[in-house]
Amino acid sequence: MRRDVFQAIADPTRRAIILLIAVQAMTPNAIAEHFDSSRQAISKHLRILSECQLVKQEQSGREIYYQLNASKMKDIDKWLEQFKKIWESRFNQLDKVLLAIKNNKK
Amino acid sequence: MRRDVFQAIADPTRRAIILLIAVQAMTPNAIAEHFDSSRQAISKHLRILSECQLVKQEQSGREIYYQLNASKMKDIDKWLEQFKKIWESRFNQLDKVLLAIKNNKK
DNA sequence: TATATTTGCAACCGAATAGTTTCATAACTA
DNA sequence: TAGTTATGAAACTATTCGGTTGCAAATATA
Repeated sequence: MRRDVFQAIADPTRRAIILLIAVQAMTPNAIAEHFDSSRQAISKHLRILSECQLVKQEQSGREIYYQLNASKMKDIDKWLEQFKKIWESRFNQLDKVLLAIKNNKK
Repeated sequence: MRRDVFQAIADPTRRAIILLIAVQAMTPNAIAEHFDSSRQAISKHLRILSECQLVKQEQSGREIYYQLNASKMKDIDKWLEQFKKIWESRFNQLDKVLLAIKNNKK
């Protein structure tokens, strides 16, 4: 059972849920009202999001409020950061080349 | 057949391929040497990455060099940007609350 | 206490996924 | 030209995924 952040955000419904609860913590029932699929389907999505720590739960009586775990979202950002570094270093190399050409022309 | 960037990066092998060719454009054979699975499996991954424009191809004789399409990677970054905005506005609201408390004390 | 509400979980189902093996095609090379 | 190499595509398979329905447990309410 693969269960990481990237697999979790692969599903469009789960991305919509994430966006929804990013604004405000919500109960499964309240979340399900925003979608066509059943409450149980949403519940399954919430379980997947919970398993990879993308959402946090807060119990209040029989209601459970789900809210986004912002710190886990940063994992995706960290992954993207790798590429930014690679591209920056590539640009730096390009800068050196351009500088070398410039100096040669002198 | 869902085929978007998020579905593409859900698979760990594909993420590894992306990282590999981010540094340097490579042929399918060269990429496959870095993995346990068959060349054909890698070829299928490359097709999926191509379909959502995450990679670009450059033919050179019978060899095809695959390289990362950096601009498409930004789609993921844009999605993350939404949340940064939400969190920032939340912090701003918190600032207002703190300011109100501060002013009340005066 | 009896009933309604909120939730999670298990069982099932059809579609998608990631892998394999096999084959066809195009381009090098001896 | 004959053989090798690089690649993609098709057919098949086991597993996973996203959805459903039905049920059980806990909490709220009449």
